[in-house]
Amino acid sequence: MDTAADSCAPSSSAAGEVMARDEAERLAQLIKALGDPTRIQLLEMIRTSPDHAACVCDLTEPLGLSQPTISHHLKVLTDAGLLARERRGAWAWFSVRDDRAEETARLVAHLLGAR
Amino acid sequence: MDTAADSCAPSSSAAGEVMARDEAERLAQLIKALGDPTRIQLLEMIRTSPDHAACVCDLTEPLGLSQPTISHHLKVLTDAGLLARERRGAWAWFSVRDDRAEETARLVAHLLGAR
DNA sequence: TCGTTGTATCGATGTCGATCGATCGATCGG
DNA sequence: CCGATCGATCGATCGACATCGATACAACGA
Repeated sequence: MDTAADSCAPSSSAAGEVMARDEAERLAQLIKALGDPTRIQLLEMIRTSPDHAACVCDLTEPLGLSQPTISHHLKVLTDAGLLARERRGAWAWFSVRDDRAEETARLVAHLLGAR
Repeated sequence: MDTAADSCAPSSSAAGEVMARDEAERLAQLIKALGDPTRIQLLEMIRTSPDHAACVCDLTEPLGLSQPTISHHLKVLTDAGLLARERRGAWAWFSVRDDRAEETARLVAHLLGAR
């Protein structure tokens, strides 16, 4: 009865420690913000802008998407902490938060075991 | 009629060049493979294993998920090029492809403007 | 050859998210 | 104040995906 006390690894469990689930979920949510082609294009456009900032109206037409969709993606990136939002009159200017961007790059590099 | 020849930016379009859509989609698909808490935990467990490799049976129980689910996530990471799969007898051993991992970290860092 | 064990695939299900049109709030020019 | 423009939010829709049980496939031992 119940022959298998150990299922497959008799000597040693070869797997390392499990990262805490909530930590993994927080990291996943951050990375998920980068895992959409439209958001990648938005980041690249904002980053390569002359003054490293852009308003929604500058971003809508080149991507061929509706204004609510662009606004949605910018909100996702802002909520993830990767973009800063500043109202200048009627316009909303978005720019990359360099500190958070660099921290995110570090987190991803560590996850991948890269130095 | 139709007063606005220019919509919002009269002098200069402040946005930078648009990244090609297919390039953005390829990059998004790669990043999406990292944007799931279970896959993050799997990567971390494989990376921190004694011999930097693990088989499915070692990974199923610690995460509390079914074997088909773990197998599915490992396939996603393998299809993304981040894991290598090697059959050793009845077991399938997975390990991180360091070259692809480092390349991915570089791509993300560039996307975020980090050095 | 047969049973056992590890792994992959299939089909179904429920949830999440990308997208849009419509609408609302806010700001500026007159 | 009034009209116009920019941007955010709402509600709906549709496809993508994480998860599971069942099952098929593969490799080993007796």
